[in-house]
Order: sequence, then C-alpha cells, then structure tokens
Amino acid sequence: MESASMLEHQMLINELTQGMEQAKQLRFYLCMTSPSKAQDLILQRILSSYEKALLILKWSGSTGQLQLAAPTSGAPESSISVDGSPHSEELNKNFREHQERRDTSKKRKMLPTWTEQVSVASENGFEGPTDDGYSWRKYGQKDILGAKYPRSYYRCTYRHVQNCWAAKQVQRSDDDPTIFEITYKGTHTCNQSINAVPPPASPEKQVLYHKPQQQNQMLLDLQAKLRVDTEGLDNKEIPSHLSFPSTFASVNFENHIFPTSVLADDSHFGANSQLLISPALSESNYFSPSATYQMKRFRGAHNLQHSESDIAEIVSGHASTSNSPIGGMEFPIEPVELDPNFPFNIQGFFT
DNA sequence: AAAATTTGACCCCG
DNA sequence: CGGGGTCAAATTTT
Repeated sequence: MESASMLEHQMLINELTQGMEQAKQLRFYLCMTSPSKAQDLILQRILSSYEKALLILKWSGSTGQLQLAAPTSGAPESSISVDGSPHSEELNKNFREHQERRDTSKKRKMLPTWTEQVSVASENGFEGPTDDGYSWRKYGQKDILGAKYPRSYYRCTYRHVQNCWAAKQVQRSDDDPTIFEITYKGTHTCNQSINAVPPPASPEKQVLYHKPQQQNQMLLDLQAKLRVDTEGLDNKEIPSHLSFPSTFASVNFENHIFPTSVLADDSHFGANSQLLISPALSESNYFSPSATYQMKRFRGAHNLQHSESDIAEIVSGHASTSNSPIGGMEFPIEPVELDPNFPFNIQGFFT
C-alpha cells in the first residue's frame, strides 16, 4: 500500500463521509417538515450509497484488494431505513468474514449469513425491521424453543422467477419487543424491476396497484432518473407479525411532491403518483435516535432443502427438453458464484 | 383470479 | 427424539 494511494483513500473517505453527513442533515430537516415516502426513500438511497462507497473504500484499503467485484451484489448492503448510523467498521469486518466460505467442495448452497438487530422507535408501535429494500415472501413461521415470539421465515419473492436465493428470518426479541433480529441468508441476485415490465399485450392495462413491488418499480425509475445510484431496490412489506394496527390511514397528506420530470415521460406512472404517497405515512415520524441497528454475528448457512434447488438443477440439466417458455438456461445455479443476470425476462404464466 | 400468508405436516440433523 | 427449517394445502388478502 503506497502512502500515496493510502492518502487518496483517506481523502476519498473524508469526502464521502462529509457527503453522508450532509445528507443526514438534510434528512433531518426534511423530517421536520413534510416527509414523503418518495423523498425519504431517495434519501435512504443516497445514504445507502454513501455507506456502501465508504465500505468499499475502507475495505479495499485494509485488504489492499477489492474483492467486491463479485458478480451481482456481493455485499450485504444494509440500506436500513432510518437509523442513519453507518457502522462501517462493523460491516466491514463482517463482510470479510462472510466472504470466506469454508468448504469449497460443497460449493452449493452455502450462503453467507449475517444477523442484524433492528430496533424500532415506536411507542405507538410502528415500523419494523420491515423495509429493507427488498420484497420478501413469507413461507413459514415457527415457535422457537426459549423464545417468546415466533420466528418467521422469508425468501425473496422472485426466487423462482429470477433465481434469487436470498432469504431472511425475523425474530422478535423476548424482552425488548421493539427489537427484531433479522438474519439474512444470502444476497439478492434479483433485479426487482424487471418484474414490473408490462407484457407486450396491453401496456395500458398494466395499472400499478398499490402493490409494494410496483411501487418500487416507480421509485426505481425515479431514482434512476435522479441519478441516485444505488443498488436500486426498494420495496416495502410488513411481515405480518411486525405490522401494527394502522390507524394512521386517516392522516391527511398534502405532499404531492413528486418530481414532475418523472411523471412527465412515463405517462402511466403519473396516474399512480398518489399511491406512492400513501405509504408515506408509515414513515412520517422518523427520528433516527430511536432506531438502532447493528450487525451482530454470522454463521455459515449450510442446509437448504432439495425441492426447489433441485428443480433448479433439473432445469439447468435438461433445459433443452423442457416445455417451458424459457429457452435454454444453461448456467449453473450458483447465486453466490455467478450472476444470474438473465438476458431474457420471464413472463410465461399460465396454469 | 392471482398472489401472499397461515399453519400443521414433514424432513433433516444433532 | 426433538428442535429448527421448509413444504404445501388451505385460507386470506389484494
């Protein structure tokens, strides 16, 4: 490590840190006035970007080489909602540890795993470790031995469609119900936006309901246009057991703040601008102090079951004979190893 | 009708 | 055997 590059590093870090601080301040002020979902998300994105950039920098700085070049994401970027504290060091550390995957022989399904602790501000009970930017599908819930609250299991909504093997489990803390332990398994390889691509048939009918995913799509586009470059994934979803009665639905919202530029060129988006705003309530009172968030630990995940993964194998195995609308997918199914960056998009659904 | 969640059965591993 | 994790049918939500 040359002192020169080291110095550059430091400068870069400083610069980024400053940017991040400013962004935080901006968020703070924004919070006091009229917070909107859109604005908030964008800010989150920005912060997330900073965070990530810093992470990469620091990381490469300490190891001398940047291995984040991994196919898709490679890093469990935790663009956690509000909290605002980067914890870059911790993340940094954890990253490396996760990166190492022992047992190269059984390269299959060894997803990096890490745990975050998300505590929520809310006397009024609200908001959860919920929105981490991805859409999850709950597939199970289990009562855990010594635990007071059940643990719920989620996997990426696009597991099948996009072969995204990210999963997570959420466990509410026993004594401090405002704390949730979220254990992530694997990183997302999905590109959530392709989901909203309207079918060739009738673009007009592709009305965007207030479905979380689609809303994301909008934000995605929004962010793209604003050049807020991040991983570009948003979504909101509230795990059932984390959601609280919502009486705030009646609050009146005037903030029709939405970049007109965006609405302008995507006509069909315009009609739904309001839908975007409504969920803003969920984050109307955001004050960072109360939301804490930190990495805790990780462990190698090693067991996955057959069914789905095997299907994947089968598909990749004899793709040629399949009758699926999907052509030949001839890549190994290895989320961690390669980027299933499908050049095609799937939308063959018929029962 | 389609998509998401619920929930008991089932499976694997210690 | 029992706990944790997943499946999948039933059910609810959208």
